[in-house]
Amino acid sequence: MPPLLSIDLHAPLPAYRQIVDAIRTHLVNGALQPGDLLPPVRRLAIDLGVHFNTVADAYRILAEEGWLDLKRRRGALVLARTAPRPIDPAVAASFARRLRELVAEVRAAGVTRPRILRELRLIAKGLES
Amino acid sequence: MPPLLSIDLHAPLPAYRQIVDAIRTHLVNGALQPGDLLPPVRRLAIDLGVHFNTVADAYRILAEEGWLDLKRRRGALVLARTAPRPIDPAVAASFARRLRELVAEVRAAGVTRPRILRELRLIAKGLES
DNA sequence: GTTGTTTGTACATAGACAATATACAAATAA
DNA sequence: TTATTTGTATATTGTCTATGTACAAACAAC
Repeated sequence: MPPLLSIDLHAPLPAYRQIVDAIRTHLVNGALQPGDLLPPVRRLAIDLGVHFNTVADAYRILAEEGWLDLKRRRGALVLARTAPRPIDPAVAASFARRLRELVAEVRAAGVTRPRILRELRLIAKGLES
Repeated sequence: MPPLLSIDLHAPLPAYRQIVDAIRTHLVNGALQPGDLLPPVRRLAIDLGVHFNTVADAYRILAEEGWLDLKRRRGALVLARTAPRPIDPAVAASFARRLRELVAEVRAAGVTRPRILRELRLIAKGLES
């Protein structure tokens, strides 16, 4: 069974942000469902090789986004988040640019066009459902 | 006429990296062609509202990637970059994940599925040519 | 009830990173 | 020869990241 997430301590993106991004993806995709409990910060921290406060920071950001309810002793509970937030205009406006920049970066790094197209279509297919 | 690039000084991504990403996108897309000259670091720095050394850092990264030739007095010249670099396996391997995380982030921020699909297809179309 | 254990929280600190200030070096034109 | 325009080098300052450590709350065991 694959681990919930893994991070790269040498990546340019800071660890706490990698944790947020990975967990948020699971939440959006439904791999993490309302009612689920995330691992305690100390446990996940050991698995990832970081300090538990780094995981706690990530959990807090996700809680502020409305995904989690944090409580001592019980842990991090995944919420229903019935009414998704109103559109964040900054994120919406920058999406196209960020997507172009990501594709440009991997093209510049030598990833072939067919491979990029394959991933783009895979994502699109998953969104259509 | 739109400016060559603009950055957001309050974004989580550091300024020098935003500059690199924006210019690299123009280079990959062909909006910047071999033989073109980029603005002097002091000029672009004023336009963006940063220190000229921040722009100089960005130019140096792009030069190391093989896109630019930097020379005093003449400025930053766009190169042909005939033989693209060998595939960077780390970038290639993480592309799918980063794409999923970007889409998850904007979905979480309220961007609608049709809009995301539109952008994905737009990019894909541009790649097919 | 008291105590111990398991959780998240708060805050201070060390280190890494980003942005700037300032001085310098090279190339070219006047 | 001198002035100007460019990129370069290095030290410094400030911000961000990750950690160390102590604390607080909730619950179970007894």
